[in-house]
Amino acid sequence: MELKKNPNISVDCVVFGYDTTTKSLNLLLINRYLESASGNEVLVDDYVLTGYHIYEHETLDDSATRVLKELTGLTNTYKKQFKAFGDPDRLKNEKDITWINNEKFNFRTVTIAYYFLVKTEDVDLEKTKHNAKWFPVAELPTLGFDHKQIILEAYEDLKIKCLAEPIIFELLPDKFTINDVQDLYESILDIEIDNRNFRRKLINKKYIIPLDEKQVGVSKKPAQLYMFSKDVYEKMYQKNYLINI
Amino acid sequence: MELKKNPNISVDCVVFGYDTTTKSLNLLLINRYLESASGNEVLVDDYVLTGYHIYEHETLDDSATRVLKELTGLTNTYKKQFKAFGDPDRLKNEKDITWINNEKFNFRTVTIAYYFLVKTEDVDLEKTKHNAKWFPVAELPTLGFDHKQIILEAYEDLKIKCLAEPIIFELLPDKFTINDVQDLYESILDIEIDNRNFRRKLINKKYIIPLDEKQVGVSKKPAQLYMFSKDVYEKMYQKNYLINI
DNA sequence: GCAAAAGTGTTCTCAGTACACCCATGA
DNA sequence: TCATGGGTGTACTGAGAACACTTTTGC
Repeated sequence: MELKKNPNISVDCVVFGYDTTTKSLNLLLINRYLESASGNEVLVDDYVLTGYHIYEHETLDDSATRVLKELTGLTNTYKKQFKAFGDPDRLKNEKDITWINNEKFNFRTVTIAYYFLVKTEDVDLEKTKHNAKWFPVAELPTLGFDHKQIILEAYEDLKIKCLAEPIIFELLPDKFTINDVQDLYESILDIEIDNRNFRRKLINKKYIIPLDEKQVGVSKKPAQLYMFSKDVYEKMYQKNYLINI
Repeated sequence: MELKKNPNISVDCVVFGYDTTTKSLNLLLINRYLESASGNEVLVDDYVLTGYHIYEHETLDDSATRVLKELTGLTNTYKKQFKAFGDPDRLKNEKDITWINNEKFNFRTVTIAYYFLVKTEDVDLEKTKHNAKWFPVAELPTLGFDHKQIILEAYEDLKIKCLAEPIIFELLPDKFTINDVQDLYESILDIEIDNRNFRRKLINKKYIIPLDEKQVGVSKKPAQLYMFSKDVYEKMYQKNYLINI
C-alpha cells in the first residue's frame, strides 16, 4: 500500500471527553515540544490537536479515523467533519514557523477538521504517544497553529448538535444516571437545568432504558442506572419541521 | 498578485435560487461540454456545479466568493461552507476522466463545498458564461463528478438550517408576501403548512415588517407586502437551549 | 358577477416552566 | 443520627395544531 502523503491537505481531530467525577468536558491535546540543536533552549512547548496529512489513497474520513486511532487506539467513536480551515496564514505564528521548518511541512495546508466524542474511560493516557493530556474546555493551555479557533468552532457545533441529536450519550459510560446526563448538558452548554423537569423529560423517552442496577460504591443513596438504546431511538425518530426563527 | 493555483484543492458552489412564479427551488448549474478533436463526436455533455481551484494566496471563503462572482457577478450573498469532499475516487467516472485529461486537472482533488442563497432576480443568465441554467432541485439533469452528492448534502444542510435561522429571506425579493414565505418553506421542505397558523406566527415576529405597499399588477386581490429586518432580528435574538432529542 | 387568492378566530392539547420537600443510603 | 445527594407532584402558561368561511380585487 502506497503511503504518499499530500503536503497541502491534513485532518485535525478535536477529541472531546467527559469526566463524570469532576463534571468537566475535556479535550485531548498533545504536547508540541522542540529544543534548539544545542539542547539548552526550548523553542516550542505548547499544545495542539492531533492531526496529520492525508495519504493519497485515503478518504478524508479514513484519514481522521486513522489519526484518532494512532493516538487513542479507538476506532468506533462518534465522528463529525465540521469545517475546513484554509487561511493562507493559519500556520504562520513564530512558533509555528519554527515547528514547521523542523517537521518539513508545507505552509499552505488546508485542514479538514473533525470532532470526536469518546468515553474518557476508554482512553488510556499511558498508552498514548506525544504526551497527550486531557484539558477542561474552560481551561485550555497555550495552543499552536490556529487550533484554538478550530476548537472553538468545534465546541460551537457540538453545542448546537447536542440539542438536536442524542450524541451526548457518546460521552457517557454505557450505564449512567439521569443526573450524569443533566450534569453533562450543564457542562457543555454552561447552563443550569431544573432537575425535576429534566428527569421527567428524560425518563419519558422510550430510548432511555432503566436497568436492574444501581450505582455501587457510593457513600450515599445509590442512583438508578439507565442505558441509551440507539435502536429504539432510530425506530421512533421522525423528522420535525418546526420552524423556529 | 500571484495567481498560482493549488492543484489539489478546489471550491465548489451550490447556488440556490427561488422562483416565486413557479414556486420552485432551483439550482444554478453550468454545462460541461466537450467534442472530440475531429468535432464529430460529443464526448461530454452534462452539468456541474461552478467551482475552481483555490489560489495560493486566497482564503477558502475568498475562493468561493470569487467563483460565485465570476459566474453571477454577485458578491453580497449568503454563503455557507458546509462540507469538504475528498474521496480519492470522486472524479473518476469515464466522462470525468475524459474531461480532466482535457482540462489538465489533478485526479486527487479535495473540494471545499459551499452553498449560496441568491435572489433569482439578481442573476442575469444572459451575462453568465458557461451556459449556466436554473434547474429545479426536484428535476436535476445528469451531473458530472460527484456533484449530485454534493448537491444533496447541501440541500439537507439547507433544510435543517432554514428551520433555525431566518436565511429563507435571502432567497426572496426584498418585498414579499406572507404567502411567498409559506410557499418557499413548502418548496424547500416538501411539506404542507396551514396558512392561518403560519400567517399568525410570522406576522407576530417583530422583524417581519409590514410595508405601506401591496402587490401591483396581479389579477386578484393584491397581497400585503412585508420586509425582513435583519437588524431587529439580531437585536432580539437570544439563544435557546431547548433540548430536543 | 365571477374567478382567484387573500385574509381571518376559536378551541384543544401538550410541553415547558417554576417551585420545595421527603427519602434512602453509607458512614 | 446525620450528611449527602436521589428522587418526587402540581399548577400555570404559551405555542402549536386542527379546522372553514368571508373578503377583496381585477377582469
